[in-house]
Amino acid sequence: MNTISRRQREFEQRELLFLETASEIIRNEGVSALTMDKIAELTEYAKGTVYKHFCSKEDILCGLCVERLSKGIEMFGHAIQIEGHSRRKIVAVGVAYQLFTNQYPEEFDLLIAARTNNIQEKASPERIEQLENIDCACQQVIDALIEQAVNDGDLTLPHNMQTNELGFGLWASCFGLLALSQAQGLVSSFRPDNVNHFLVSHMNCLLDGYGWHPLSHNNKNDDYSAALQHFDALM
Amino acid sequence: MNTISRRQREFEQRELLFLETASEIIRNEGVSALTMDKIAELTEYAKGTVYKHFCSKEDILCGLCVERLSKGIEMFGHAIQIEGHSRRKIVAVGVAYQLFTNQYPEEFDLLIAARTNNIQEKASPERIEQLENIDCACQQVIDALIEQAVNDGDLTLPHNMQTNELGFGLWASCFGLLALSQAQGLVSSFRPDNVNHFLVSHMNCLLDGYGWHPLSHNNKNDDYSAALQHFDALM
DNA sequence: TGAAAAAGTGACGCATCGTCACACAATGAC
DNA sequence: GTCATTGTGTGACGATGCGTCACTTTTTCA
Repeated sequence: MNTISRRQREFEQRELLFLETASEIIRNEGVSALTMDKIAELTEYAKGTVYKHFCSKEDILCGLCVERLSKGIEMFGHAIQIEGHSRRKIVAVGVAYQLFTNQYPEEFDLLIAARTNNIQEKASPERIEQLENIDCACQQVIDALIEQAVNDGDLTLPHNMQTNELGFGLWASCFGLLALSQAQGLVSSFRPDNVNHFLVSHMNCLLDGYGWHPLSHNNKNDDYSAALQHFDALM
Repeated sequence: MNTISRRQREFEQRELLFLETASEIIRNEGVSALTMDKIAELTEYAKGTVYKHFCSKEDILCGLCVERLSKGIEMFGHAIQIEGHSRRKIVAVGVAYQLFTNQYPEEFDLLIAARTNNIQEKASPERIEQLENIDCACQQVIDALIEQAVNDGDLTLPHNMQTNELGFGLWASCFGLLALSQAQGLVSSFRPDNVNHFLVSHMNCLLDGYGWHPLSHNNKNDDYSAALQHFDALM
């Protein structure tokens, strides 16, 4: 019984070891250099052991996404702790998302790839479900914030829009902005000069469009700097 | 001389044949079932011949993106022909983007994948450049529209935002929304009920936020239906 | 202590990639 | 019409990497 939990712990630890090793290979040599044999060799386990954890290479990529997204959730959780009104909090979440993509650029790349048929066809259903769950949790952070804003009177939902629709729109917009501007494999005609500030500028327009108060022209405080400071304090 | 151009023509035609065959395989069996041998077999050419055109499997995927995006550009070009003010035109472009993703869901999936390191590492530089160019052309359609709106007095650029920044933001937001809601491999907690109308609702908020007139509450006409009709008339 | 269960191994078979030496066809000079 | 040259097309081949499975080693527990 005690042993089982020890075994369990060891198993999870090894899973993490495989993931971190994969991450390292990707960082140093690129995704295409990632092979199961290389992971086995570097971790000094046999390939069969790796397959006890992951059904395919793509399964590992998904696993890495899950692992990193769970860090992301932590950052979002911290973001909404920022002092101030709901709008400042949602901006802080956006900034957190951006910091996340800066911190794990390779994994954000995988996260984009994870939306793609090629990966979905090869990863295990369990892993995909994990990814969906954690994705869902991210969205719930946002949805909760929207509800809070509505309750606080900062926001009236636009006509024909539910909380989760607004949340999805916000999330997806940020995803698109970050995906096209931060992704290392960049196929885009334009990369904003100051990518960092750009996301927030854009979010501000969008939030104004939603009618999320205080609107930018009434808001003399700089939510972006505030968010950065908030995260700096954490480090 | 005449023969050279004939040769050239045949070469291009064959390239198209390979791409369409690849597209078919992907549609019927999924991306992971796509192999160079299968393309060769179905087209009744030798594998070596396929490699005369494409340096790798990923190169074919990029090629398919280029091919389809050129259709996309056509649709955008048609979209801006719609009667009315600049805002109606930009909404029509959004609708065109959406119709595009509906018409070529598998290829849109590839388009997402094309932003990804795995593909970028394996496709030929020439092909990637082609993709960048066509991507750039899409963006220019939008940028031109923004400039028109500014000239017409429908839009004043928000503080600290250039034409191409606004254009990029708009484009990237739509990309994000479509990527997360339309992509077949869906890793998202929420899929809007009416995906089709959702993009436009969201665009309207965003455009209101940019201050792109006429703002939705002043705009009794339904730009969405107008755009759909505009495209229906084309068919 | 030993039998059963679980964990770990790595050689193997297979699929697919990308290459290259060769075959064949078209072109044009004589 | 013939022959050399150029270029186009071929598919067998080597290499790589995937995923499996029969076997070994370790752990557990009666």
